[in-house]
Amino acid sequence: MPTETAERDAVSRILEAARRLFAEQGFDAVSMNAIADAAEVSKANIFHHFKNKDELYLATLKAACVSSCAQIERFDQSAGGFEQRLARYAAEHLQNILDNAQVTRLIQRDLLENGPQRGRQFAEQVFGQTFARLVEILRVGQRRGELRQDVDPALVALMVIGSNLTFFQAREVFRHFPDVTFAESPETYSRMAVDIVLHGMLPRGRTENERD
Amino acid sequence: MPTETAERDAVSRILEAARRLFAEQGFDAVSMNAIADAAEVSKANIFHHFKNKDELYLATLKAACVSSCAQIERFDQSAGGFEQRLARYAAEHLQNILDNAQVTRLIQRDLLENGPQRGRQFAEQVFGQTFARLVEILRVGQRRGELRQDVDPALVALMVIGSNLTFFQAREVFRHFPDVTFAESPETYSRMAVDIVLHGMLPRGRTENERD
DNA sequence: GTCTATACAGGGATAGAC
DNA sequence: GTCTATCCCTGTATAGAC
Repeated sequence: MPTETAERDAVSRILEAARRLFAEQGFDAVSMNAIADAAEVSKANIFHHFKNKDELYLATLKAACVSSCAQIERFDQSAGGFEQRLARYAAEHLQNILDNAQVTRLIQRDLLENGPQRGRQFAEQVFGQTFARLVEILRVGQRRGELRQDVDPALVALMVIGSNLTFFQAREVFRHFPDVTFAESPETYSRMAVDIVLHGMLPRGRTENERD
Repeated sequence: MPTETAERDAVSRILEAARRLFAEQGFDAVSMNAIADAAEVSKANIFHHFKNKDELYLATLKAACVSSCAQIERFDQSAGGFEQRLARYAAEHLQNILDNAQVTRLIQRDLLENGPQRGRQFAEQVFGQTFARLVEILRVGQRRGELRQDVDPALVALMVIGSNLTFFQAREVFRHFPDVTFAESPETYSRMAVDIVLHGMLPRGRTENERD
């Protein structure tokens, strides 16, 4: 009588279906009917486990975030010099974003739609720890003289993360720019972007020598 | 009998109301009723001018893009050295994004939802020229030896624009990070970010000297 | 061109049996 | 916990008068 395929409990099936559909289509475009069908559960059953559509959505976001952050957390302290460690972190981070494209999109979408309120929630409950840790790593490097004394570690952290988000987000656009050669190679992009953040785009030593 | 306020034609009132509402709430969340109310026009009238909701939405996007790009086009060639010019461009660009927050959000949202197809349209019809021009400026600077020979101008262009988009997009989140001090000051952010892209975060001359 | 009125579909949520 | 059946509302779109 019961179907052959792995059934698990209804709740996890619902959450998984909801995550996929919300990420693909956004909050409004996904109906409870669609989720029920995808999860192979009756609609009423969803309402039994989740008070309403919003509660299900929040639960979905929450679950998605912890899994995403867990992957980031694996990065802690690794071997190598400062430059190598940062480059490796950036590359891993970008890969993580691309691997979890659905979740990334879901979060971006939610942020775009719910602005201020969600911003605070995300900052406090989700990204806060990870960001603070990255800043702390940079601060330690700064104390050791491994980066300039007059840069803001928080800004550097944001630029590393932000450049990765930019790649993910704008890729579909700059993929069609004739000048852009790195659209198909996240590794190349990450390497070049970190190089800029590390060394800048000016000729080396230029700022200390004369101009011509 | 006619109202005192500037009436203009129904079409432009509809487009303006639609732009505002779509930007604020997204495609699905905005009903034709709401647009009709905001534009002070009957719902049926909207359907008279636009075949359906999608057509109205596309018309809205198109109108928003040309006005946005027109402002960017004002930047062409300005006085000053390479570093100053780039810094000024970045600051203006960020200001432009913040001034046209609604349009920016609308485009981001659309890109997020319609991915590949829109990406191509945007690349070819909207951002292509502007991006190509920025790259060309950088290339000229590179030929003059004003920036490193081994950096990709397209990547630099993307990092300048991308760091501004990151500010706009992630602001509501990092505003609540205790480490971040620049959330309320786009000018400060722009200045610091351009500084990193120009000079890098490593101690000056470090890469050419010994390590300790 | 613009309105009122209305048809029609789909979505969120509940009741109550099993 | 899970289902079937149903209620009510909102939203898109159209018909037809002015």
